[in-house]
Amino acid sequence: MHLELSEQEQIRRDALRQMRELGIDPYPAESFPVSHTAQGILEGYEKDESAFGEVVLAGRMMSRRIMGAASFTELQDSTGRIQLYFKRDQICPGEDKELYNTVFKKLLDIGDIIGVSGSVFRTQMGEITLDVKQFTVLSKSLRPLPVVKEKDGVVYDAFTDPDQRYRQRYLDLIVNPQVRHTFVQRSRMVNSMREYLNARDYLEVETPVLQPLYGGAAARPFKTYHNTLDMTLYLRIANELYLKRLIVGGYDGVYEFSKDFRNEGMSRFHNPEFTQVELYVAYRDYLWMMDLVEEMVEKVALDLHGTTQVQVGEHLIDFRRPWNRFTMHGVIEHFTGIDISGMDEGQLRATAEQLGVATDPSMGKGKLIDEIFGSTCEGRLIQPTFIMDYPIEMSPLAKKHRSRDGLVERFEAICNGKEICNSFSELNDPIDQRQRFEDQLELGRRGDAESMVLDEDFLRALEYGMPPTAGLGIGIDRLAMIMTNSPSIQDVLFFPQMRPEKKATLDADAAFTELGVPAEWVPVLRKKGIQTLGALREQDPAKLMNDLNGLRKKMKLDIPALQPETVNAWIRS
RNA sequence: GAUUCCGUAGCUCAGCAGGUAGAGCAAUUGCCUUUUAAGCAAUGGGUCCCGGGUUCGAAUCCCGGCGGGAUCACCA
Repeated sequence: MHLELSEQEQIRRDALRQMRELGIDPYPAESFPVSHTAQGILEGYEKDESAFGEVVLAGRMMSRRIMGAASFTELQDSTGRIQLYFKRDQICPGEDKELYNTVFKKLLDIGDIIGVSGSVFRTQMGEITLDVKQFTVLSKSLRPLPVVKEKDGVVYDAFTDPDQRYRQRYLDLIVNPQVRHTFVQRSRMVNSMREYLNARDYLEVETPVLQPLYGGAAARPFKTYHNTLDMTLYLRIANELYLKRLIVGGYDGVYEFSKDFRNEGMSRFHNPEFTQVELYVAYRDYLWMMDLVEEMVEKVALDLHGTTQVQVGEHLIDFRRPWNRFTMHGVIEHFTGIDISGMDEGQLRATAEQLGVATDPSMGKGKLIDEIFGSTCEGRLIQPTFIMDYPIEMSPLAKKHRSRDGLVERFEAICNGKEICNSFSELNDPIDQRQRFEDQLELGRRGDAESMVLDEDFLRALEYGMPPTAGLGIGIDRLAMIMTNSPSIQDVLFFPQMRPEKKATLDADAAFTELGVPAEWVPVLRKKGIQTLGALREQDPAKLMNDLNGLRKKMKLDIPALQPETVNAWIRS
């Protein structure tokens, strides 16, 4: 007896046992090859009613309506749902009606996975339905599913609790078909980009996740430890410095879809691990890369939606080329009417304060401009827009601007008020690069925990000579949010990071029996909520005996009632 | 990390001038041979997140904790 299980779970375990007693294996080993899919039948039958003879389908039973000797259920496979018609005399042609009356009606439950074969027809109500001749149990479900119903596009009793949806994504995927679709779209998006890059003969590569030094971005890392090497390793925060070594090595174009890890706060835009694609192309600059980004993202929109227009929240976003382009100074002037070019740090600080942007004394020129941009422009850029020419202080890996002092050749694409990519003409002057790293070290000494560390081997590589190179990073999760109209990053990650579920501590049954608790009373104690010896010792003996005997009666247990001295003995021992 | 809201049956939710819990679906039982979120009827099912406090009495009020959402901060 599993007294800690809910009534519905106990009923399902009983059904499992009864199946086995009837000689039915609830978890058979053999393959069950299907001939069709739900969607294939629905679409094919609509076009040609004679298209199907016998078909074989498999999937999860999602609803059931029994009307005596006939029943309707819905079968859900990876493509969708189709109605099944079970008729007793068809399932059981002979005298023995057990397969229908007992196995189908009593031992199967919503959530069970079954295989069926039969022919396709249309009911009087006009619904394309499989007339089932045979069915096979493929997997018995022991937990009740959330039951979600839908009619005419209106969903009833939806399974919506974000906590449960993210922790038990499998349930979310079973009952919320739009969630399955979102992740299919995400996968298609990555394939679309990979196709685009492969068509240009760029090489997909892999670089280390475990790194002795972390670099390529401004972020705090996760730290781990290798036993044999007896050394600290970091989980990568970016793969930039490794990919540029490969450009030094002579490849003309390399890219990597990489999981990166940043030990920062979490929000609906941030997960501790996230995916980026980084691309480096030799003999190109950031202006060339801007064209590539436009073309690739436009292709993604077309591949996913068949159009360049994508509905995102309340906005209809159009990825059709060309996108708007602004310089950082230009866009600030566009939205505030203030021309900041040529301002020194003091003037920038005054401008920031005038615009209501919070500042603090540690902010230099670059940071101040970034703050002004962030609070006055970024959120207002809904349609895809390039912002180019960033302050040098914020960009230690980007090449100095070919014509404008104090700036670097860098752009970001902003869409729906958020950055979706970051790119520069890569800095390949090793002496300048060393100086920039040293400036970062200085920032670190001033208390900036996220400043970059100096990577000597990377500098050594640059000293051998890296061709002029354009580099790009696109946040896959962020782009997936936009392309699938998802308001939170958790909606485009199968398993977003969550706090662990709180596990109730409990002592083993044996611990209770050693104390003298009869085995048949242990489940009753658990039912009472007493899961540990400590909890037992805190009980008042008289009240406990009373409660347990009450439960004995309620649970209709055929065991002798407890006596006071027995309960006293447990608690005192 | 800060602010704020939320945590009641397997699911979605109601209950909160404080009087030991309700609905729909799901489940069980019976009837019913083509239904359209739900055929009909009956029945069972709850440590009201956890721990304290106030009170004769707490799902309800107060405090603390845990978990989650939203906004902000950091960051991509």
